[in-house]
Amino acid sequence: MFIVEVIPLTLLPPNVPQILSYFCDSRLAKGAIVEVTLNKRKVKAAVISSSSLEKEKLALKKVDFQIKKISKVLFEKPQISDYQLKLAIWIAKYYHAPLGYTLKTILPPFAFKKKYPITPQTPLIHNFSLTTRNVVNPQLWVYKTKGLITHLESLIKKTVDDSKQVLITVSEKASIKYFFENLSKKFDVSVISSDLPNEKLYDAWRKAGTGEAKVIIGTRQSLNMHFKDLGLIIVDDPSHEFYKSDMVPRYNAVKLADKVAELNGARLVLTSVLPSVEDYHKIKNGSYEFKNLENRPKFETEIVDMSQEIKNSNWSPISKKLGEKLLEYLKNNKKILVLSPRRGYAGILICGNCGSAVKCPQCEVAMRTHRSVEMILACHHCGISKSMPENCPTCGSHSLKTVGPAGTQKIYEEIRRRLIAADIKSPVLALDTDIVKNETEEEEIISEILAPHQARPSSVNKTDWRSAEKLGAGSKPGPSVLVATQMVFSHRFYLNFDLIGIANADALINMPDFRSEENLFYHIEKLVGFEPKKLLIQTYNPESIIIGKAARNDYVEFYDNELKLREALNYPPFYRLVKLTFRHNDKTKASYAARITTEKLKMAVARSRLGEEIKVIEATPAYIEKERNLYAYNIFLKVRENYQNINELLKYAGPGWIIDVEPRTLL
DNA sequence: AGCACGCCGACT
DNA sequence: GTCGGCGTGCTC
Repeated sequence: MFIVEVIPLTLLPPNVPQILSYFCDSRLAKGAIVEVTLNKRKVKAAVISSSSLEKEKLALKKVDFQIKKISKVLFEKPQISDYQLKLAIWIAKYYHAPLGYTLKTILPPFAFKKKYPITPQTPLIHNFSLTTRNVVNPQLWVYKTKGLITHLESLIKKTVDDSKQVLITVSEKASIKYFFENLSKKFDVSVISSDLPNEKLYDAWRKAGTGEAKVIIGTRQSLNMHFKDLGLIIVDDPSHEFYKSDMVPRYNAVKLADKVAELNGARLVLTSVLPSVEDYHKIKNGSYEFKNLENRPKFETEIVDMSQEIKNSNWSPISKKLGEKLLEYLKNNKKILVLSPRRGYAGILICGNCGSAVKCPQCEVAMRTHRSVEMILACHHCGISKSMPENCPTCGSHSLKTVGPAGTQKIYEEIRRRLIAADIKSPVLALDTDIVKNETEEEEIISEILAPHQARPSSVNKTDWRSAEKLGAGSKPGPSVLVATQMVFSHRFYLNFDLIGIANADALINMPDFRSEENLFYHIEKLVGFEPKKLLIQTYNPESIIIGKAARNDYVEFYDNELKLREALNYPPFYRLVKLTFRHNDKTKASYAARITTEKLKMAVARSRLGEEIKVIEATPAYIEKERNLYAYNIFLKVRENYQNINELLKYAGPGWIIDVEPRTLL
């Protein structure tokens, strides 16, 4: 008889051990897969070690649980590599996620299917060493236009010539196509994306393992493959929010890429439109090497004071200036983008009598007006909608009126109205989650923008939009106006706009989050990628220094200041944030749990004299206090950058607490 | 997270 | 009588 230690591939709460012992008739190899009974349910589990009963006899006497026998050996041959195990352990530890569930998550969807055997060609015991650090520091390359590929080609070629593999990690599926189309001419490229059928995915994994695949392009899941000899990882757009997983394990793929590079002894190159404040700090302290690939193209920037517009009785979301420029550019056959950060029609509904806003019945937010067949109210947090109320739900008065910035729908209508008045027939298109319900619809809109034809109002072009750009030189896309939310950035490699208007820059920076201002810089530099001739920024705060600096890409002084602030307030990159969230439909229960846990954490910190390393920030209601009838409370920990051991402390957050290490926002 | 157990309310 | 509500508790 033997004792095997296994990791059940299922979600176990963090307070129970993630490695369990079972009896087994034979010695099993590390990486073998078994079926075990876990509290009366049958689950798959990965073997990590076996030892003879004799050896463990003493230890077994002390345990207070009944060891069961494994119910089945599913795979005697290892199906999980040492390397995958190490990755899972790292992710689980760093992001305080349950190990078994983390391991399950990083395994490909075809794992353990008889149809897709792990063949001997796939190296299971990887020849890597934990002591191999990158020979060179990670590099951060800044690019401004669509010429990124040319800059990457020689780097990729050098790596491939050296018989090493290259992994290009992109933030979203839409970008894969661009990198594939441009690199597959020169290199043998294979693609990994979540919509690949198992058969293709299996083949791609296999080829990465054997080294047949030289250049691999994929979304963040491609970081979980094992490689024969990985020489280079390129991560495009590392500031993109999609890199941070919103599911357990809540890992950041850029951080994971750094780890994968380290384990494989590969170089890491990040390519971005702008370094983040945290990356800038790494550049300054020498841990990142910085390379500016191209200068920012020259274009005109203008800041438009929207409060002045109101003084001049222009209540429209389109300023006089933007209105004029729209018509002028269209007449000259140009393309226009109006970036509108908000969905919906015209803001929220406020009672003129009692001043209260019409709120969502299950969230603590004001509902926003939307135009479907008729005007309705919709909640942007839970998605429910209802008809416009006749009178105020609070005081019953009839004086409800809409206030607040216009959304995409209103701006869209307004622009259409203006074009009709000016007898311009160019198409006006909208791109947001209200319009686009699936990928096909999104592609149809993009194809319309790329179409070389003159006005074809509302007729939908069914051709694949890639064909539009293959129409060849001379057939330039016709004039059009696109009103879009941040969704338009998904197509940044394919679209160009001559004129860009930001409908309301304030909406981008008025979030109470420590990263919202740097996000304005980031968004503006992403707009630069559309290669505009003119950028119009509408704002109610024309004096804002941030908007001025962001418009000029004058980030050095802002970043230096920001870093001083972050250091003084114990924010990243000096302290790591850990967000602990508790939700409950009973507000008093939620706030009670929050208070108790804050106290426990504070006491634990004091007891172990970690006051300098870990700051516990009092529990407060989340920015959205109630969402889907659940009240949310947040506790933040600020952990000194080089202090690693937080898992002991986090045990004081009992069941029900959601833990997010290095959250994207404070909200 | 599952999945069982357990102890009370309204059904054929 | 028993079906089913979800509170509580455990996982080698």
